[in-house]
Amino acid sequence: MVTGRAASPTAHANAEDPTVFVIDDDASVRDALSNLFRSVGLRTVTFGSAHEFLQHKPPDVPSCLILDIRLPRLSGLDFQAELAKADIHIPIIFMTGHGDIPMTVRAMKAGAVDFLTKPFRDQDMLDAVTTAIERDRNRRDGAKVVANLRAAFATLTPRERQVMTLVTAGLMNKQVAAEIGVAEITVKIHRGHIMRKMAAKSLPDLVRMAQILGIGPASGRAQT
Amino acid sequence: MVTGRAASPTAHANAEDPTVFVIDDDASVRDALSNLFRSVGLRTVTFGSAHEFLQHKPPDVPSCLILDIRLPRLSGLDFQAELAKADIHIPIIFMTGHGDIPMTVRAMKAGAVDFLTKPFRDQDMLDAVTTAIERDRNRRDGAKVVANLRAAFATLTPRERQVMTLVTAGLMNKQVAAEIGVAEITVKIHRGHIMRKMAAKSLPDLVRMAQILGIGPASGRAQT
DNA sequence: GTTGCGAATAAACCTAAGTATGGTTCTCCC
DNA sequence: GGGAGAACCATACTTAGGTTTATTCGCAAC
Repeated sequence: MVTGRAASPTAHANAEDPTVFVIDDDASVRDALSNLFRSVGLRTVTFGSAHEFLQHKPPDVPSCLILDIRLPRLSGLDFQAELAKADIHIPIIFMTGHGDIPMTVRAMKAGAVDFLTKPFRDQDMLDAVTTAIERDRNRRDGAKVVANLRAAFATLTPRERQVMTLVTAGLMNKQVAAEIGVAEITVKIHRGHIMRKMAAKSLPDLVRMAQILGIGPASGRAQT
Repeated sequence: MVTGRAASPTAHANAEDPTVFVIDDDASVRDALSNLFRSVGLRTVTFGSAHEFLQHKPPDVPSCLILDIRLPRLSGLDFQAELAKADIHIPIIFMTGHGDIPMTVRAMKAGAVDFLTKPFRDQDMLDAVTTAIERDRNRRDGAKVVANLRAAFATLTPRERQVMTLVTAGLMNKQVAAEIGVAEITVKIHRGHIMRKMAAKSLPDLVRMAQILGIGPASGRAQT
């Protein structure tokens, strides 16, 4: 079920609005949350089970997931672990009627945004959702930058990748040339190709790209 | 009270061994934890109150803090908040006999490593301590790098700082010169001074330092 | 009031980087 | 077997980067 802006006659469901996903087997809980989120203009999609959620193709917008710890077949915690394993990093807000502290710790350690005990105040839920959406927005922005860089990096030839690594590590052209056993002029040509393909405006720019791509000395400490 | 390696006749209390701090008003708890940690060779210092802990000058080694949620005067959570406010970032492991979920959530959101309910298994505590010490070690390593860079950066004159910012942003010497209204040769001189003072081996090296120092375009995105 | 330092500059000089233009040798693929 | 692209190299030229030596100015500390 979809509510929120998409349900209003004036708004489009364009992939711009943040979306809240709710999984709960209790229809009255789903409706109550839908109403709550709709009241603040948030697009909302509800599911009766984790399985249904997985069927659904997630839209490419900032979103979060609201999950009861006690789900029909799978526990909320196990579902959280499964999503992580499947490399799905949607921020999760847990709800529970009778949770305990170890559950809470496990959920929070695994990155949950919040863990609300029923009954909770509407405002607490809205605050958690705001935080979660914001977190997802940041994560998406970062992931997009990385994806674009990876795509550009993928267009480099093996030799160009090698040269980029050495150049961004701080070696001079002649050192790079000696390292890989070619003439300095060849390195210069590779370098030109690299700058064009990576769309780097300057060497510092390329260095920052390499940082983000995790190229070079292990984790990227300074003091090269 | 100090136990662990320092208490053994063969070891020095040199600032090398990780240290566990315990704050609990119950002496039997303190002793039990001391024994536990000593059994695995961890240096341990115990306190009866948060106040006592603050009196104590923390050694410069990876460490963590074990805290009962219910402290004599101050709640463990409030103490955690105070430490954060005082810019003390020691990882905290909470213990509690009768905590609740909101407390747990608050503690974990504030960065606690773990939140153990009494009675807990020794192994759970040891695992948490291992994680906490490791986390502190990483934090310290990172902080040290930043501190060194900041110290070097502080030796730069205002002009040099300005030039470093523009150069690491990717501007050519002539552009920097135009930007700040000096001759290109002057920029080159400043640049040389910068490289020496910062102990940068190459421009990419300097760029990475600037990244760590948070110099330049806001938070340091690529695509300059 | 002179000594020291930051800042700016100039001339001379050298090295590094970058860009053609032109050419060779592979290999892979159609 | 011919085209595409990768890798390589050379010559020639231009621009950018960097050091050394020396000079000037202002300001603050001694």
